[in-house]
Amino acid sequence: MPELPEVETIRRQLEPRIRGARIERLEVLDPRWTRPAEPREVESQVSGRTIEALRRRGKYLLLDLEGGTTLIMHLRMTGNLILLEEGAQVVAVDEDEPGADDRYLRARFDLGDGRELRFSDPRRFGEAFLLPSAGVDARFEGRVGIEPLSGELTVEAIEALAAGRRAPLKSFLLDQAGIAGVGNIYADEALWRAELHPLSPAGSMRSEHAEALWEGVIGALRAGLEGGGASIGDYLDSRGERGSMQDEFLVHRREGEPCPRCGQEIRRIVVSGRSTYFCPGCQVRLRRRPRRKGRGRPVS
DNA sequence: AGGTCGGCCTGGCAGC
DNA sequence: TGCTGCCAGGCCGACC
Repeated sequence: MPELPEVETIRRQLEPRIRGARIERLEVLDPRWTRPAEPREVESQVSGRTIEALRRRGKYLLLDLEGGTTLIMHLRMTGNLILLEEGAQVVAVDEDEPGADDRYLRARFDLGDGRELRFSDPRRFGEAFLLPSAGVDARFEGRVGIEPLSGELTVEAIEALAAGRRAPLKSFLLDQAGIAGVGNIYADEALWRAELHPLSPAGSMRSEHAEALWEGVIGALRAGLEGGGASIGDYLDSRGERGSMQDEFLVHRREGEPCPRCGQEIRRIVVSGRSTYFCPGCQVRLRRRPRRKGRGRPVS
């Protein structure tokens, strides 16, 4: 499941290799990929243009093209973006790996120099759409929030986002409009690192909790990046290789195993429809913060 | 208004 | 063995 570390890994690998390349032709093989736009429409706007940059915003990849157009792509659950070098097969990948499998090919960018950039996606949730580059910020406004690794995410920013919110911390972290790029895996990891219970209301955090969460989010994402992303299911980097982060998870998908910190058994619950792994021993459940009126009630 | 939930998809796997 | 049915979850829109 590509989240920020996986998408950023792909971006970092691809950017230096495709910047300046000319897309001879884009071929869209699955009309779902561009829906509701017609594939032809997108093909004609992309074909013949030079790639100026590959950026990332949250879990979106932004392919900036000459002439002020940006092709925005999202891998969703199972998408892969793989660069095939001249005349090459996907190296180091089994034939049945999704990235190497033509069955799942949704779009191909012919770079004209023998190389090909491929978007494949078994589950077809992935998408792409075009925007004038100047309109990208407006499109993301209110939907894609603070970039966690940009320096804009501070303890104060977390406190401001969480203030008054009764939603569980897990839902709070999954909300892309708040902090961008955190998905199910890294939300669990961040909460474990912060020693916070996923069901604690976001607004119940005090400063020390917000600080712990800040460290947890950044620590979990950095660890993911260092591992080259996590390969659960279909994730492959731009070379068609699997990341190693899945072996580094501290709680995610470790139900029944001992907590690496306190030894208690890791449990799985469902929070807003998503599998959530946590340690009941050391992840503290915060109570709803009493509203300050006069002296307030003593907390037991 | 803010939170929750179903739909979109398909592969993989548990269970019969 | 082969089938059924459930699970995975990012994001959006419908709903409460």
